[in-house]
Amino acid sequence: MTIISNKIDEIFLLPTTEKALFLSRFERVEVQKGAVVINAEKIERYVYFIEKGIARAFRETDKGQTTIWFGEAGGVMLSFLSFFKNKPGYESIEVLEDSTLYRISSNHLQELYSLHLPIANWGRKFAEQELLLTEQRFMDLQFKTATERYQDLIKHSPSILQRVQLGHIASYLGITQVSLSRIRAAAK
Amino acid sequence: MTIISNKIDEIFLLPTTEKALFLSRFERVEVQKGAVVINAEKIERYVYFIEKGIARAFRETDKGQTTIWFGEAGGVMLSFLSFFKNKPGYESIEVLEDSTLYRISSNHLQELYSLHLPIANWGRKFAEQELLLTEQRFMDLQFKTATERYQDLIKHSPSILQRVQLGHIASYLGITQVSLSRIRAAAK
DNA sequence: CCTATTTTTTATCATTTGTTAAATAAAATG
DNA sequence: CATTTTATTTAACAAATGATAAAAAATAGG
Repeated sequence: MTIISNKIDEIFLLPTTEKALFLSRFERVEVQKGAVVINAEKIERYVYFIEKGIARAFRETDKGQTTIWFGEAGGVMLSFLSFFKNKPGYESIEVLEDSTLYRISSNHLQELYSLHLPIANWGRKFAEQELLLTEQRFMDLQFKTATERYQDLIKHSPSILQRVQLGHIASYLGITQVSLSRIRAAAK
Repeated sequence: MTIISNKIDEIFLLPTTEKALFLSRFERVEVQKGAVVINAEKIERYVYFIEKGIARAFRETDKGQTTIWFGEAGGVMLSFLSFFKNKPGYESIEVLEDSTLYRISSNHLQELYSLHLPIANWGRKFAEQELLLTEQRFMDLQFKTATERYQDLIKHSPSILQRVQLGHIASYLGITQVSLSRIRAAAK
């Protein structure tokens, strides 16, 4: 559980008591490659932290699936819409390898938020951090070319490139697989 | 200050004491059309709430400015990067009409967050809400055509269309002004 | 009300990306 | 190891958007 514990500290450092309380609400889950942990059709009742493995969020479209997020160890898997608003989310999330996750239920987390100031601030920091990441994604899509986005991915997440098939990467970058092949061919 | 008071309630309902404390930290600011309230070069020390008027966030690019956000009465103007991380933000924000704003300093707000549980949860809710909006923006850019994004804007924010010039709208939609003109011509 | 300036539209051509289909390469299965 | 399936690349054409320039329309200022 070290990786997840570190991830929690990284978001916002909790006093010992609250940290222990927080961790006590987690539950370990082992899932096999291909398991769909979060389902776009449902209101999800858990937030998952990745201890080991790799995950991929995607939306179903008329032309198959589009990947919108990749997560590795230390990443947090959740549907914002489900967790924040109790609505079915946009996306499903599956693991691409056998993975170890720790999960906490929305109910537990909401209760902790409402009773403990440090944990409320942890939740605030978590949302702020995710907001900055989402803003960054938005800016990249708006201001960078597909080629630049691909080069950024090589630079900042080389392990994803190695572990995930290119069709998923293409849709993550907002282009078709054919287009990604062209970009890769041009880069040689 | 009614509009802003309502906006605060809408994000998360505070007990009377905390609400009064929160409001007491605000300061009224009148700004003239064209004033740049938030500057991309600087670390901004205030969060602004719009009581009256209209605002536009933009980034400077090689080819002029690109609009990334519009705000009307009830909207909140801030640089996420400045407010969350104490770094210069991506964007500048200017008002497009003479406007009435209320502002609270980052320092005051951080202090309230660290001392008062309801206000910490208000801040969490605020970040969560902004996160959902940003995620929506991202999804729209990824999954919808420029034409659909334009039609959504007509439907959901007709007042912006009336009050803001089309060049700004085009860059907000992620297309050139020429391209927006084509979309408008095709819709006739 | 007229003129200068700004904004918006239209036209033309170039570039990028999408679509479809086929070929090649890689991976999985018996 | 051979065969089947899946993933990736390549090719040819279509569609959408960008770039540039010029025309038309709208707005602001004297």
